[in-house]
Amino acid sequence: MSSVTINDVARFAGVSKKTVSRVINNEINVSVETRDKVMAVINQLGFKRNPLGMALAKNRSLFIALLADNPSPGYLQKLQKGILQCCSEEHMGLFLYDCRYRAPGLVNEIEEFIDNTLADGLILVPPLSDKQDLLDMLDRKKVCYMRIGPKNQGCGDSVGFNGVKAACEMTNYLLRLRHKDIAFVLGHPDQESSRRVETGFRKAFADQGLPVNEALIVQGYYTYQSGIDAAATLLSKNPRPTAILAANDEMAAGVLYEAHSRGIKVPDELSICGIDDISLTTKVWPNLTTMRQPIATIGYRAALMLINKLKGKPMPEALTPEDQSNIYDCELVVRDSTSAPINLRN
Amino acid sequence: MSSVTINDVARFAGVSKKTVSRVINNEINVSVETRDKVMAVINQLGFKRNPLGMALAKNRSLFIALLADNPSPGYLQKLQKGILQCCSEEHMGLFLYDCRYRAPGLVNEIEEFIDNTLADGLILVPPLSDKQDLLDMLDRKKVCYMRIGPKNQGCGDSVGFNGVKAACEMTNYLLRLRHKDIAFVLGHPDQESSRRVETGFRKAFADQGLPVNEALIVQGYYTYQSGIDAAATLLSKNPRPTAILAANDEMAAGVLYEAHSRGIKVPDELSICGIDDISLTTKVWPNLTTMRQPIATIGYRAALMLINKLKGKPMPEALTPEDQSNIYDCELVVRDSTSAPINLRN
DNA sequence: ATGCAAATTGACACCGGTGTCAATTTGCAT
DNA sequence: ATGCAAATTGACACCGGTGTCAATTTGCAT
Repeated sequence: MSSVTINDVARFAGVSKKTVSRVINNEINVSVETRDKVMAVINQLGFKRNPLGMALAKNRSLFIALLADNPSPGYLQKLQKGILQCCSEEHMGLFLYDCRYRAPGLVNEIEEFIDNTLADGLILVPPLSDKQDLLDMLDRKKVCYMRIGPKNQGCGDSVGFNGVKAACEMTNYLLRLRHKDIAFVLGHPDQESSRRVETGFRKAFADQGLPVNEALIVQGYYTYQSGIDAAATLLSKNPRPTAILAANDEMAAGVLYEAHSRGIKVPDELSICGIDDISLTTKVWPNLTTMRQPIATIGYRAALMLINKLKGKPMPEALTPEDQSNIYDCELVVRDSTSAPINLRN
Repeated sequence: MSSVTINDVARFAGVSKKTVSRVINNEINVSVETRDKVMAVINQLGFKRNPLGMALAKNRSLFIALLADNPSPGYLQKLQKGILQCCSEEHMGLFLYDCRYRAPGLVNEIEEFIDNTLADGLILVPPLSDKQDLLDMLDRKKVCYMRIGPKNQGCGDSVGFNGVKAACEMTNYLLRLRHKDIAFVLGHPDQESSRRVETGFRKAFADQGLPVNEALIVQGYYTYQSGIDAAATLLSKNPRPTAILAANDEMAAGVLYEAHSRGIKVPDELSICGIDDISLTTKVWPNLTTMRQPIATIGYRAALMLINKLKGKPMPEALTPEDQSNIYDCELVVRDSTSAPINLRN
């Protein structure tokens, strides 16, 4: 590499390396003349701090990692995009680690990963966000983490979306279209978001004083295949639901596929919608109606909070209520997979 | 962290730290008794080598990074999966860096990324694989890289698939189904794979002594939207092609969407197929026929070659011709989007 | 000019490893 | 037993930074 070190700068500037260290760390107690002189040499020589040297001396790498095992690749892709955007702006590298939530030795595996990379900040994606033995290990190792969508959202160490509100609004939209037999495909039982979304679904009915048809609530696991399976169950029923709301888009796409397979016309005979707004929603035909979650923003926010925490910098003042609470709202995006039931159209 | 260092091991074992260093690096010239004694202490104390200390001393981090800007998210996802699998087995971390191929300051950006992370190995995904100014910068910085699908594949610093053969086989399949008006959607002109695939398409016709209808070859850019645009052009023609082969699945999905929009029945009125076998192919309806590229295997292979190169380890002996040449063959996967032209069915 | 506290600076050790080279030990031929 | 080359081991410096603490300089009141 033949790169410029702090010693080179010190020699050229005629000061000690410690003084250079003070300048590059923006410490107080450096005279203006010294600072200017050192800065000039730094620019002239093109000096850049070696992150490894710093990491070793401070015993903090400032590296962060994304730990992911999520059943929706489109969700992960958007989240990753937001995180990377932030890392790029903050001049941080992002390690990636793929894991299988159900793997027996997962916590040990992750501990080994941390030892190998010395990452001292982690972003946890559901269902890892609520894995207690993992969190215990991280606390023990004093590894910072920021969680996406955990149990108690908005406690300062997590970022999420308002699932209750999102599902409630989506259900209201279907009710306004005059659907009555509305089915719901649950998310993974280990993910808290699934519970929030279910709550929102039920709330919409309760708000209207309508009963929920429990037979139309089926278990899903946030995966595409589980959407297909859930749809197979629901679409065999008699009478068939006229609308199916899935707890995420990945499952909604599965529902759509199953409807196609059975020759059921969407949206004429069946309305389908999901939550998230992943890219898949506009790649299937017809395009899926969904509640848009600001996934990239959430990823960006999580990364920013984590990085600031590691660097010991305070977060900039929140400009919006969402940035204040770190719980983001969704937005209804109506596409082509939903309409009024065909027999009720004007 | 309060972790165990090489000094602790040295003290407990009653040897110098240099001797411990020799043991953990498996150097020769350590007596069996000393090695056993040190190993015992290492296991007893749970010592793990600190990668930062090593990186600083050796001036090599052994960190690797994936640089990606690919128009097909499904492709990238599978590639990433293979790379991560290898990194996990080799106990390496993987940095991720998202870039925009067309960004003006890209090379500087990437140089800064490398300075920030000290990655000393990179995996380059098309279209970065053939970006000469990038390669020059990496050579100058002495950063190793492994390229996916570059211009001259199989030169030991790259891994790819046999695009000529893949496209030729797929075209032969369509010809065997007795399609005559077969359209082709080209890939991005900056990606070498696009040229290889076009060559294969033409070769299939030439092998049968058939002429290629140049009007049915349209430019695409490997993106979903470019598939839609290409299909819009092709499906406006009179007579319409009865089959469309896209240079990747992402575009094939776009073609399918456009066919749906126009009420064209697939595969009855139009056969559609792609290349890659990304997960999207089984999420659209009907499922897309494709040439399966062993994407994850290619990613795994690229990572393994890069890591071995960095560690100075020789590659294990190649067991298959594909591992020998680092050019992998595709496999035809017939699904529901292709059939004989409806007027020629038995 | 003098004294003194505050501001500035640098010497030195350290973070956890590896490289160089000299010192010590071993093993074998004589 | 002795000599000598080869094998083994350790002292020391170094990779590129930061922390501690003492030394020096500065600025101000007297």
